[in-house]
Amino acid sequence: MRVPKKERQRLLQETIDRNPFIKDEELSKQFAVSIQTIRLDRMELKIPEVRERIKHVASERLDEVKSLALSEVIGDMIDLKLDESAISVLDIEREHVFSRNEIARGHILFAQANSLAVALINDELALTTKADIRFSRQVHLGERVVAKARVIKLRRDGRTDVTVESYVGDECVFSGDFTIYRRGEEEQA
Amino acid sequence: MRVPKKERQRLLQETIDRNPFIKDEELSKQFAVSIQTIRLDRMELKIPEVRERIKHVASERLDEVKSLALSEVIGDMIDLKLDESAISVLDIEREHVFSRNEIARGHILFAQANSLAVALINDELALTTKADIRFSRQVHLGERVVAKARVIKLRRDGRTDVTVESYVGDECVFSGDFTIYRRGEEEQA
DNA sequence: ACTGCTATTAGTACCAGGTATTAAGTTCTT
DNA sequence: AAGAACTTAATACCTGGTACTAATAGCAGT
Repeated sequence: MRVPKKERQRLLQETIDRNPFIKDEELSKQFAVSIQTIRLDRMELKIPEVRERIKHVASERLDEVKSLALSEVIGDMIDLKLDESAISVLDIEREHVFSRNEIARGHILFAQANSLAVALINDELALTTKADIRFSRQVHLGERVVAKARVIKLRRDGRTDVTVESYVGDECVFSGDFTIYRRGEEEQA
Repeated sequence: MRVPKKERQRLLQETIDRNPFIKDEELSKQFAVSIQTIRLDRMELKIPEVRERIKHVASERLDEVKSLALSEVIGDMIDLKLDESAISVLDIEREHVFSRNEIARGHILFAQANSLAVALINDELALTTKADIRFSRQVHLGERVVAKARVIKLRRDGRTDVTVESYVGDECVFSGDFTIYRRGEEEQA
């Protein structure tokens, strides 16, 4: 055997993961085995044929566009009492971090908090006008951030004060005081 | 003729644009014409076969992932003097706005400003620790936001104060005072 | 009504990139 | 040397097409 089966299959998996568009024929050349062997390997590894793989990538992309448009909240909302409190969860993934050091970018944590604060407001139109925020600890790739938002004050002028605190485990990693405008057309978020 | 050719081709184009995964057979049923007619139509309209269409969607998606990972800065940096000042431009597109009212989400403007402030710092590791921000006017779909960042103070303790103001035309839409930490391992952004 | 033209449909051969199955080597091990 | 694991071969068949040829339908103009 040129290269042990297990090793070949490991590499095969990796190769296809990195390039889902590759055909059996090219794989067979790359690994210097017959095309049938490649197909047996794919079977054992439950890797579908190239067209299915491409289709999968493509449909993921369509989903992405939709979910991005739909998700008015960044992170998953797991609790919401309008005009009272809300909680969302965000798992920190590759696209959220600086590639150099795998630390989450500040605006990701801000985005989670901000969209949660906005979602909390029981109104057609809610926009952030002001925020004081503080990042109190680095958040790393793979960590789960739980953001908790709470309405502090409902003012008569249409503004609402919301405070958000985000935790990894029991450590506070982010806190912010937001002022949210509702229904108006003059201010911004 | 059930429906004039031109009209059918217009609808065909539209249908395929909306669902690139649709096969000739289903199209022929939908338009109540033979499969050959659909193929002639596709020819005339230069629409490739379903597999090519899917492949196209899929490869676009891969590009997307790459470009997202690469963009350490949200918006295009057009000027940068390290530890002094920087300017970036962001065109507000569909994915940046609330679908209901086409107003840019707050965290998009924050992201532009934050990543500009971080990029401005001449150091391996730069993280936001604190920010006071204000959204002074709504930004709408299609508008171009120019963010200008300026270093205010370089402290000896490793912190730097940066102020960012973002404009649409000559109107200020966002302003923020950021405190950026450099080189440390304790604080966050 | 016949001609001419476009539009539509049918039919056939062929292709890529597979699946599925059966059978025949090849190694490796013991 | 025998058995098991692994690899290759061969063949039939599938989907969703391309490419090409030919037949047919529908209608307009004269």
